[in-house]
Amino acid sequence: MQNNPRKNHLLASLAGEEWQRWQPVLEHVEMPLGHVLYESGKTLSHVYFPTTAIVSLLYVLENGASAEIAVVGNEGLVGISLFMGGGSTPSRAVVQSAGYGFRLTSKAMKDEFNRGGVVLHLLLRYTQALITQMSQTAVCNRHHTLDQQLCRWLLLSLDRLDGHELVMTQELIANMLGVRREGVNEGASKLQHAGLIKYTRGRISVIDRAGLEKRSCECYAVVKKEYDRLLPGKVTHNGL
Amino acid sequence: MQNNPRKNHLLASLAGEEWQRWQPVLEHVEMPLGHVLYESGKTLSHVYFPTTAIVSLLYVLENGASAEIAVVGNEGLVGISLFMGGGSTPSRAVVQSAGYGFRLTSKAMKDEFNRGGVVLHLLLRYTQALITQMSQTAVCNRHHTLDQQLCRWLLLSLDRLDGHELVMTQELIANMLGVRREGVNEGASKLQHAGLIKYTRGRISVIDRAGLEKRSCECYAVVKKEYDRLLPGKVTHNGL
DNA sequence: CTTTGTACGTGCGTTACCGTACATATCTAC
DNA sequence: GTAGATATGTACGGTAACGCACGTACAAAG
Repeated sequence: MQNNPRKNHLLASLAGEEWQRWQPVLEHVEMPLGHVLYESGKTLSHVYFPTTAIVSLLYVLENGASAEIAVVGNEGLVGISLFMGGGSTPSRAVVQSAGYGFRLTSKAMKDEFNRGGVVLHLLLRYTQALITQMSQTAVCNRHHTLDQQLCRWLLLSLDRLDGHELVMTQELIANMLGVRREGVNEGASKLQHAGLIKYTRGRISVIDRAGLEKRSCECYAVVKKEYDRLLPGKVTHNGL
Repeated sequence: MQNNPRKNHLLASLAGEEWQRWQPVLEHVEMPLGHVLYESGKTLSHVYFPTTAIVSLLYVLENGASAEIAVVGNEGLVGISLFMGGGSTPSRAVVQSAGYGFRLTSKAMKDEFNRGGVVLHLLLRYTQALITQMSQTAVCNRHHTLDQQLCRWLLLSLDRLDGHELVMTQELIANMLGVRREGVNEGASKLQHAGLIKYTRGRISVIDRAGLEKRSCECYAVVKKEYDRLLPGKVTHNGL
C-alpha cells in the first residue's frame, strides 16, 4: 500500500504522459516521526509526496516557541517554495505522523513545473489550497479557543490517515498548536469524558467524529471545503 | 505620481516587451478607504496593483470577528487566486489606506500569466512572499502581545506609504488586528508617551521608526527580509 | 457658538491561558 | 520485578486580553 505512489492524490491525478515521465524518478522514502524534511531558510533538496505520513509545516520563534502553519498529508506535497521560486522558507517541515512517501529531486521537480500545462496548474491549485489553510490558521489562532482548535487539529490529522487512530502524544500536539501540554491535556480530558475520543500514552482513538466536528470551530469545515473545491476527486476524509 | 504605474514595484520590474503589452491595458483606478476589491468566495474580475493605496486581506468569521491575514501595497498585487487557479478565496480584500492603483482584467492577467517566462516567475515569487507574511501572521497571533503586534502593523503600513503619517483610526486598526479598540488605544497610548508616535483623531505620525522596530516582535523583520530576498531591488521602506 | 457625530480615554469584573510545580500512571530494559 | 524514562493528571497564582459601560475631546455643520 504505502509503496504505491497513487496513494498520494497529487501523484494520482497525473495523466498518462506525465505519469510515464514521473514514475521512474519517484523515490520511495520512509518518513519517521520527527524527521525534518527541511529547515528554516535552508534550500530544499527534494519535494515530498506523503502517502501514509503526515508532515507539519512548523514555525519556530527565536525564543523557542513554535506553531504549526499548515499540515500536509497524502492530499499534497511538501516543498512548494521550490517551484514558487524562493527555494526556501522561514518555516520548518517535520514529520508529525510516521509513514511513507515519495520524493523527487529539486531539479526534476523544477523541470516538470517549467514544462507548464497540467502539472503547473495542478501544483498551483494545491498551493492555493495550502494558502487557505495558512490563512485560516492565522484567524483561528486569533479568535478560537484551545478546545476548538484541538478538535480542528484532530480532524485535519484524521483526514490524512487511514484509520481512526492517531499515534501522537499530548506534548507533540501542544507544540503544533503552540500551547502548553497541560492545556492540551485539559481539552483532551473533556473530549474523552464526552466520549468523543479515547487515549493512552501516545495513542488517540477517535470514536465520535461527528462530535468532534460539532465542537470544532468553523475553520476545519472552511479549509476542507476549499480543498475539495480546488482539488476535486480527492476524498479528504475516510468517513469513519 | 499616483498615475505612474511604475510606482508599483511589480509593474516597475517588467521588461521592454512585456511592458509594451501591459501598458495599454492597465487601467488607472482610485481606491477609496473601505472599498472592497473582492468579497469572500466571489470570483475576481480584476487584479489590482496598488501604487499609493494599501489593501488588507481580511478574514471575517461567522460571528463577525475579523483578522487581517496580510497587507498589500505598492510592492505587490491583490488577487493572486486568479492565476493560482481558484478564482476566489475565503478572504476579503479591503482598502485600508486610500490611494490609487492600476488594474488588469481577469482575462488579461490570465493570458499574461499563461505565457510563462518572466511574468509567471515574478508573480510566483511575489506569491511566495505573501505566503511568508501569512504564515508569520499566524505565528504572531499565537505568541506575541498586542503591543508588539501593533508595532509590527504600523511598520508594515509605513513601509507601503510615502510619508511618515497614517490616516487610520484606532477602531480600524483593531479590526485589522482582530482585537478590541480599547486594546489598541492602550498600546497606542504607551507608544505616544514613549515619544515614538503622535496621533489625533484618525491620523498617526510616526516619529521614531527605529523605536517601533525595537518594540515590535521579530515578525516584522522576518517578513521584510523575505520580501527583500524574493523581490530584490524593491525598497520596502522609506527610511525616515 | 452651540449641536451632533466621531474618535479617543478609562475603569472594572471576567476569562482563557500561562508558568511552575509536583503527583501519578504506564511502558521498556535490564 | 525493579529502575528509569516517558506520558498523563492536577493544582494554583499570575496576567493579557475580553466585554461592557461610561466619560471626554475634538471637529465639522447649522
